[in-house]
Amino acid sequence: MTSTPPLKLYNTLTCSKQDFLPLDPANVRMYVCGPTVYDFAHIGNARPVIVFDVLFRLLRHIFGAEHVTYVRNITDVDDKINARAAQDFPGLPLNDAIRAVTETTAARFQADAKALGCLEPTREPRATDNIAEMIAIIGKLIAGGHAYAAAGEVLFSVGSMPDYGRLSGRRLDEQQAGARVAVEAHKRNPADFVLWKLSAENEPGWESPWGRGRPGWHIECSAMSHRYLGETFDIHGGGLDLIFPHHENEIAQSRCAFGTGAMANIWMHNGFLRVEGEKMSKSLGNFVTISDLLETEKFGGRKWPGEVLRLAMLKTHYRQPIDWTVKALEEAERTLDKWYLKLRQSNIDINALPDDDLDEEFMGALRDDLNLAEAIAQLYAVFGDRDMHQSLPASGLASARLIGLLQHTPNEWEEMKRGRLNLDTNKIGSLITARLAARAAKNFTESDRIRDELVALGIQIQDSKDPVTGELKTVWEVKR
RNA sequence: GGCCUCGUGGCGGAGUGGCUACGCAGAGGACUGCAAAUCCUCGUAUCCCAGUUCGAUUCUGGGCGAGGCCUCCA
Repeated sequence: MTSTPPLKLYNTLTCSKQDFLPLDPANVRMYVCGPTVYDFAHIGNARPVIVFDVLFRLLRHIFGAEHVTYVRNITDVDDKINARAAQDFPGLPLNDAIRAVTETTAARFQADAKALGCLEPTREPRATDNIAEMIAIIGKLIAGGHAYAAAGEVLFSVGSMPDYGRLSGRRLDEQQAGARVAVEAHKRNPADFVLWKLSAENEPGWESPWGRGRPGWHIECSAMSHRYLGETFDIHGGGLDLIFPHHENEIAQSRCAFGTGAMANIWMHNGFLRVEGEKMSKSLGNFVTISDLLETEKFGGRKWPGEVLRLAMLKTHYRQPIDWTVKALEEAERTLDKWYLKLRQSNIDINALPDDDLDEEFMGALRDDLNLAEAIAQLYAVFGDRDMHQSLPASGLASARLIGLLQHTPNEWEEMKRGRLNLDTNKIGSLITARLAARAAKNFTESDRIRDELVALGIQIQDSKDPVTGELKTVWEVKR
């Protein structure tokens, strides 16, 4: 604790890296926009989940696990959910159908996040459990002259906030010139956005002072962050695309409702993801969900361990665009194979690792706005060092585990790979025995034939010779 | 049209006002019956044009190129 360099984070609000100084070191508070649960999360959705999980882990390390509160919401009220519910469960009453959609997709999302090695957030509130909070904030906004009811909606009045648009670097007058915002007669300003809208009979709704209706998208996050983190908190994160309008509008709502100068001090945004060089979209047919990757053979003709997905995601700086390719996943898996092999040779008990002894250069890179590319390069150095054959430094291993890698034992890792292929270990054993016999008899034609057969089964063998007795030995592993 | 990123070796991807990481792929070697794995060694890059500077890949300006946002899409 003597003179640790500060954590630096890039702040979208100031367009610069700045030292992170929490409002209250005893309770560091972070909010990240979670998924709208109308469909299974795609691999692009996984990026903020993983990136902010790393930040969560880092903050816990720096400030103490019990001093960090991480809130990631689940948006379970949304018109897309309604449409999905009606489409997928036409026989059910709408409320039941909606619940069926949101329960399934939310559970799937949580399972995905776990498979990707992410810790559970401190809180994972649902929008539908926080309607009262939203109504209270809307009431404050109306009372303060920041919102008005018109034509069955309650709208936020952007003109009531002098520096609206600061986060996204937009000015209201330019917005209007852009002409892409629909001008609607009931809006005072074309950029005014919905806080509450009335629901028809066949739409989900909650009673409110303005009639039975449902919240606009942005108000949910203002409500949930306020309830769990307060009027002003430390870090707000999400994808790049949320800067405008979502985060801009959250800021407007929260600051105007509570009369504060800031909703969050630092705004962080992760970059987008492309798939094999192209934008991911359903029309291009390259839309890939997290569960597709984990449990089907849709991407690259095979399943992928969550840890491979995690490493592949972390090898690119979080603010850079990332190209999601089969090649990158294969490379990530090879790297993990090597590290697990090293770990197996080291005889370190991963359950007895100190969590305060970490590689200094690794930590330096992490503290520099989560420079994971450089941090991971440090891990290559740690795991690749020849002299470390027998003594992998515990600090290197603990470093990898800090960012959620190497969460398994080497045996578990190998088992996962074997399980993926449904291998018949007895058959493999007898083939290897037969091959050893052929080699002993110098029948190399036969031994090579057996090796080809094993390769066809996805097995890679490695021959060795006992240095003392000269005895031939063969070990095998799942082919990389 | 407005705003914002970014252009580094064959590929991915960092940092830096002077000597440019790391990984993959590639080359040579050791080992092997031959392989594989492992180990040793090695090569190759900073979009273009100006400017600032003793010196720029790094700073400034312009150009070209790529991507994103401006549509409740992470």
